[in-house]
Amino acid sequence: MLDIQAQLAEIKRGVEELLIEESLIEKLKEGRPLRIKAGFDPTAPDLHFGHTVLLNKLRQFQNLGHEVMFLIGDFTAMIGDPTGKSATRPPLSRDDVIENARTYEHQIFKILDPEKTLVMFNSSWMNAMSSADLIQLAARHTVARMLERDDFNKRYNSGQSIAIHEFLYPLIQGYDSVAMKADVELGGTDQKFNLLVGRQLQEAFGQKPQVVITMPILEGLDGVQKMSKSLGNYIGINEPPDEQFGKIMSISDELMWRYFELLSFRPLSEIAQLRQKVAEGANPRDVKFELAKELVARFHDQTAAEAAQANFIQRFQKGALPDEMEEIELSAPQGCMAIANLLKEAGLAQSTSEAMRMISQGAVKIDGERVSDRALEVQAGTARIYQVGKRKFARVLLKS
RNA sequence: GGAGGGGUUCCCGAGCGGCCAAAGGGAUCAGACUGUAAAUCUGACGGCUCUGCCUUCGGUGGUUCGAAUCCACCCCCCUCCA
Repeated sequence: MLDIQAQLAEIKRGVEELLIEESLIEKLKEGRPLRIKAGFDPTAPDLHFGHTVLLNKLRQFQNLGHEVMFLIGDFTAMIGDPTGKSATRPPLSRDDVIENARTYEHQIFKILDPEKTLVMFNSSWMNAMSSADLIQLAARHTVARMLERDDFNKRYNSGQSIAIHEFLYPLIQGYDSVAMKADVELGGTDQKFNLLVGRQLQEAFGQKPQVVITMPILEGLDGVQKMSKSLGNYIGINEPPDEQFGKIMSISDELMWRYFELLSFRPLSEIAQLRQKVAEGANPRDVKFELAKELVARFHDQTAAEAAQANFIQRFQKGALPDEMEEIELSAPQGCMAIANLLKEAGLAQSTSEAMRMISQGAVKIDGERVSDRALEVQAGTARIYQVGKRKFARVLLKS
């Protein structure tokens, strides 16, 4: 194990906030593997690059010899972390939870070391808690303190509703730290409040309060909102190389530096050099290529990354059609099908209305040729490549 | 329990009896330009058997030739008072 100062320096790299440094030093001095907690929602098992900011940090702790507790919040999922958007979620069945947990494991072990990772479920202690216990727990916190939470505060002041059960979420998340005897808890900056509740509750239950580490939230492809599945601005860690590569290339130049900072493993000095090169006139696209290759290689391999770049150049710089695309079979009992319906059936357009619009806007191509006739009938027995916009392709076989 | 304000298409937000599939902005999508970047310009943005038709404005029922707009009841949210 590294000496304490060296460990501390590693740990602090890239973090948004570390509370409280002295307390972490004290824990490190004890010389034992620390119990590192991070909680995840079991309802969204499709991990994306945003999650990896945190996972990378967990991995770092493992490299330093500590023990990671990967908590799946199957109980808290019934509440849903308050966002003001959605109400209570339907409870997941036991099978769903187990299934989702597997999906997690499949993904997180691309980054984490399975040997040093403990997967836990908060239902295992929360289901055992009685109503009386829950009330006792609730008695440890006050409404005024709860309203300090930024999100509650905003909603309260702007006249949006807050359901009482939403107050329970931070309490239970905090109690998880008690049940798990966490030494350190990691979360996104948006988790800060919840993580601090953990400290307070641990103290109330006679434990040493956990150290809180918040990681920056990664912006999504739009560069403004946080990366999230529901906003559709994410890059999934299970996506194919070409997809990942393309998505990384589509981010803005400005956002590219943010991704370098939070996702790249390159030394900070090297990133500074790249910045310098661009400032001196290098094409930012080429620097973006480097980023894309590094990240694709991490979730696939070097060969896949090289191939993704080659494909990218073929497709977008030379206008070639992608090598691989979805193959779809449709049947036309009448012997032919209207183009708008075909596009809808093939999933290239949401509705026939949209397909019609796309055609009038010149976005639709068949075998590379632009379609201008909205009433075009496609004959059965043909297999052609249909394209809508720049990125949606499918090879459709129309059977009679 | 009392008084008041409010629920409009993905979001914000106009409309307040016909000219409303509903202004404006945002988001999104497409075309042009490019580095599938940004910015910019143009257009689209409920559905369909698509130059026309059908279904939307919290819910139900009514008034009317005609309702997002008026009435009744109901549901939900917010503010103040208790």
